[in-house]
Amino acid sequence: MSDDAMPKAYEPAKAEEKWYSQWESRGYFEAHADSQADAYTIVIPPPNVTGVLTLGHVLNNTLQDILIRFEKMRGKEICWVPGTDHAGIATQAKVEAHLRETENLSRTDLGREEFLERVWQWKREYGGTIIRQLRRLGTACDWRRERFTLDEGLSNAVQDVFIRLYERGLIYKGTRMINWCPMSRTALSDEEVIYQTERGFLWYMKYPVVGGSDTVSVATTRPETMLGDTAVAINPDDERYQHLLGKTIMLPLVKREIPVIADQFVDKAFGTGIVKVTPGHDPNDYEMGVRHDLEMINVMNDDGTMNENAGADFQGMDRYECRAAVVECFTELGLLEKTEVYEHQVGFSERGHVAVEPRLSEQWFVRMQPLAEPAIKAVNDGRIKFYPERWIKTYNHWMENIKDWCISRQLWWGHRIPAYTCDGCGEIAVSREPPTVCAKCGGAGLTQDEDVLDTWFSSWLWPFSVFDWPRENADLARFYPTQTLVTGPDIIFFWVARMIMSGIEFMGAIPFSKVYYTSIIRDDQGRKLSKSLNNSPDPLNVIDTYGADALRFTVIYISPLGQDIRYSDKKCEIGRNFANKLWNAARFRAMQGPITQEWNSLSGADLGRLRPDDRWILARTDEAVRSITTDLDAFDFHSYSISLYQFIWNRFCDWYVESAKASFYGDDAARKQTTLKVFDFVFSRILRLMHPVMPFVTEEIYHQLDYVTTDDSIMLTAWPESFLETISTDGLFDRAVIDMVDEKFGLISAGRNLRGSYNIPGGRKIPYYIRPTDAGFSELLRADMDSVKLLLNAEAVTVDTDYDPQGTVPSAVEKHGVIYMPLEGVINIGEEVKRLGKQRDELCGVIRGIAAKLSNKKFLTRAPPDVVENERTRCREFEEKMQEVDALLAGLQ
RNA sequence: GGGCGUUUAGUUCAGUUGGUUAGAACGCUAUCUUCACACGGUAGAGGUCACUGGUUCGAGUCCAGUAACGCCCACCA
Repeated sequence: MSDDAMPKAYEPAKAEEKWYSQWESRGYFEAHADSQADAYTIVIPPPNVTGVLTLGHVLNNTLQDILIRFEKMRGKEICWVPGTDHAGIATQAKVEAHLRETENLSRTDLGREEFLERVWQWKREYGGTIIRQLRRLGTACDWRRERFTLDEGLSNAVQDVFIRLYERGLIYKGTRMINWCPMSRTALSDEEVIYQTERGFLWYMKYPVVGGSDTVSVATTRPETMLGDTAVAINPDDERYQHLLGKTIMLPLVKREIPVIADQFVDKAFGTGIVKVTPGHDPNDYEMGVRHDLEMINVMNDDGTMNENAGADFQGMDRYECRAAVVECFTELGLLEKTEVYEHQVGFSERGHVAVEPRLSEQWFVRMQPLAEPAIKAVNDGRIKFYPERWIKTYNHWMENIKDWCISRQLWWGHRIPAYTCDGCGEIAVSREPPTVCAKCGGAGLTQDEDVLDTWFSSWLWPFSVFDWPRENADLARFYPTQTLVTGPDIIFFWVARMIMSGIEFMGAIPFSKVYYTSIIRDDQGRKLSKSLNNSPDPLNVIDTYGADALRFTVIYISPLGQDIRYSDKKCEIGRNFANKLWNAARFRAMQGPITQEWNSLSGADLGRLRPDDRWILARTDEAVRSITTDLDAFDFHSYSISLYQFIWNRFCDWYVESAKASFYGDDAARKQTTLKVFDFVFSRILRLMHPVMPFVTEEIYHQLDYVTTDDSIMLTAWPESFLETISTDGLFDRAVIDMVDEKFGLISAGRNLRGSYNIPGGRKIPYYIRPTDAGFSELLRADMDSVKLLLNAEAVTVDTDYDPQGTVPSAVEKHGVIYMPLEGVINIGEEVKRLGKQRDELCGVIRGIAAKLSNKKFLTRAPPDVVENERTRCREFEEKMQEVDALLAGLQ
């Protein structure tokens, strides 16, 4: 391939488009149940069907893609199932808003069927967005398997599960105090309520006691609910108020006579110690109402306005408007005792963004406790592992205090509840097909429940519903249970915990064995990403600007383990620059000619020609292979990316590539061939290690360098394995030699530092002398002499164990030797004293520290012998170095 | 009111079971367009590891407490 086939800078756009379509069209993402390989399955956390790709998705899906590609290269039959969620409330709200804006219509104007048709239309039009965007990111999803939670198959699963649970007595219908969203006009589960601290008021209102002129004072944050009060309560042990027991109160404004009751719930110390009781609008009051058989009055409509029970003066008002009106009335009547500023927690609807209203209504519930017990066990006995582990506590806390799950929603967009009520006798029948006659009374009229199910009631079946459960089939048998789940810790309750419960309940097996919880992405000031702050970057723009690989690498690289991520677009330069660095290493390789025969193996003849630098890079590559594999197995993605970055940039490019130039530019053809072979052997492995996180650029380079034929793909190559032991057993890669090469590089850096200290331009070729202090090092230097010369940009490098500079010469001391820069007329005694003096100070400090240890009898007796021995060795080495420095200092005149 | 997390260089973060001179990236300084790469090279400056006490021969690392910031859960009106 010619030089001009590879531009100077990597251009992501073309490569991304080309390779993604090839991967997909060649079926590399497809999972086949009849394959012999072990299955590795991930089901995508289905994004909202109307959603667009966010950075959160980028992180989440990059992590999954890394695992999928890694496991594919390890020979697994990968199966990554993509799909979307119908997101009941969110989607319905979006379409309703759209209808209002464009046609000034409400959903009731259209009617159920017509409205649903509009939502499906909306879904067809906008629903594909996030799926298209995921492809730009490079995700290796099996798109043939794409699922939607309202698909026929998944709907069957939902229906089936509802019926099974109903028949087992785990689903029931009941009137309870639930969270009501007045915006969406539906019930919510406890998890869909978000508590926020609000600065409100505590109003002290006086209620007249019947039969006299006394009043009692009650404190409330919600005066409007007083219209529904049906009692006033005190603590039974409160001596201050015993005289009130048996009396009644005349409720102002509504003129209702209500009793005074005694209940343990009342806190004597809070407020006045007397509580107004509104069983229809407060969960605690409801409990009290049940205990004392109080009347429950609902004073509000489903949209948060006051109804006829609130009285003519207030009916039709919004709840907040009414609050102000009630306060005003009390003020006018002289019944408002005082107002205090009060900070408290108010529950808001997750989707509706308005305060939820506790509301008494008839809903469907799932009895969760029986389902929770085996699920708690599965996590706590380690069959399901959490990464990071600490989320187990959160999981346990919720599971051990689990409440029944309110699953009915007063929406239209979702799975209709398969329950039918007899018009005649009211008997409820739950069945897949509408019953023709009532089983109890034989009546013919049955009406289906109007409600739909909570979105999560389909999501919790996702790991098996995507494989067409309950229909038995090969895919289900092969790909369930899945292996890994990658998701955010914010949906542990909504989704993770419930999937574990449903998997055990319906499949008899846990749905996944490992759960990796991703970090939360914030902006670079640590704020949450949000539309209103306008700090939410568009990943597609980032991909256009920097490339998909750059974005993928960057989010992984900047993700601290289990902590929040601080992101800014500019940080994608890290990934872009890294891809470019890799690209240019490849470009450099391409310039040296085509790949050699059998580039992917090293034979005996090659081994005989290896120079120390070759052995060094091979040993370091082997290390990288092992540590990177360990990182990925442990889900330590941050360490994975750091290892890649440092290995490729600081070891391979900075040292090996530069060293190899001596061979490439030299005239020893056999040696050049060996260097090329080592280069290809190492570089091809680097590319494979990197492929999971940067799939496009690695594929492009793999082809540019002909590491695969044009029909093949890096995706189909094997994950690198440790190779050192299989190619050599004769001490060629002994630790001591490899470490000594690092020290050689240290000496070269010291030599370059000398050049800098004397402002010798990097381009000027100058002589260096090296006086090694041991024979092994001397030999090592000579073996790679031409590369040492190149790396120092030296005119000549003379290795001489007896070197004695005539007069004073700039010099530096390293572990195995001293490097000199004998330049005519270039010596600055002050500069030398300063530099060597600084080194001397550092050595002094270290030696002092070691000496202190070694003179400590307790250290000698109590520390392990190998630690003591190690300290002795270090002490000797530093003292030798010190002597060299001292000798040089003494020579300075 | 409970629980969890964080605190290491100007900034963002590494630092595995306690044991080399606490690392990296970005930023900064100097220098270099030498034929892979200025999305680059080379060299350099920069840290009493939040605080207090304890365990230990030895603590950034373990324990206890304090402070600041952040998150989650919880029915005191």
